[in-house]
Amino acid sequence: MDLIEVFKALSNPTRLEILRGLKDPANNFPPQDEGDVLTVGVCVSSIQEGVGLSQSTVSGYLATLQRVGLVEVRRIGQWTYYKRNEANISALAEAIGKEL
Amino acid sequence: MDLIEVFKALSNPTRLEILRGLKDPANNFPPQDEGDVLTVGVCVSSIQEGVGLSQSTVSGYLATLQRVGLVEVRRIGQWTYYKRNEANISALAEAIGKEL
DNA sequence: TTGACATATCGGTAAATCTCGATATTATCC
DNA sequence: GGATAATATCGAGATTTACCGATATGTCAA
Repeated sequence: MDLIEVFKALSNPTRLEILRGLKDPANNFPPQDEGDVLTVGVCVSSIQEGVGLSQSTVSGYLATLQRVGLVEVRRIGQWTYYKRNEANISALAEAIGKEL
Repeated sequence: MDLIEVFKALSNPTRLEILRGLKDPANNFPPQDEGDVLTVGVCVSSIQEGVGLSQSTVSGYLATLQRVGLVEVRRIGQWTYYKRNEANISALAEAIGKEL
């Protein structure tokens, strides 16, 4: 895990807000029609509505979070669901505690 | 502690290198004439020599690290010594483990 | 007080990031 | 196949960051 790239990803307020929001997706994002928000994740349009930026910006932010391993993606039909990658996030917290 | 500002500070390779280097200053920076590197810290010119960037850049980076609380400063005579603020760094690691 | 040294600050240029609207892609439904 | 919906990608303009050299500030010593 590239610490520098992770820190870059986390140093944007909206990306940090998204990652934190995904901790309790049902309460932090508008409900979506299909798919359980906890097991499958939250779709891009729900996240977009939650943070209030343009669709392209939010899509890009999610791609960034996924590239560095903080979230995982699952495409179902026309929807793309994002949820936290808890394993990697725990590993990161531990790495920061040790390597920093 | 402003997480966003801390992440910004940490997302520069040189600043991260400095912070990590200060974990074992005697081995990571050239020796300096006065002041014990462990208790009092490392002076700017030693750090500059260690990382190989210009004096103004390194001075600015150290100011950034101090502004967000990752290092502490002590001026003695004409020298400014920097060392890690271990209390804040531990607090940060814990905050990341919980709040992230 | 003058000179030498350590550090800080300032002004500038190049590169990266933020964010948007427009457009491309992919999947669904009739 | 064509319309529609969800998402991704592609420029582009504005802002921020990365550095540098030059200069200012503070400290010591002769």
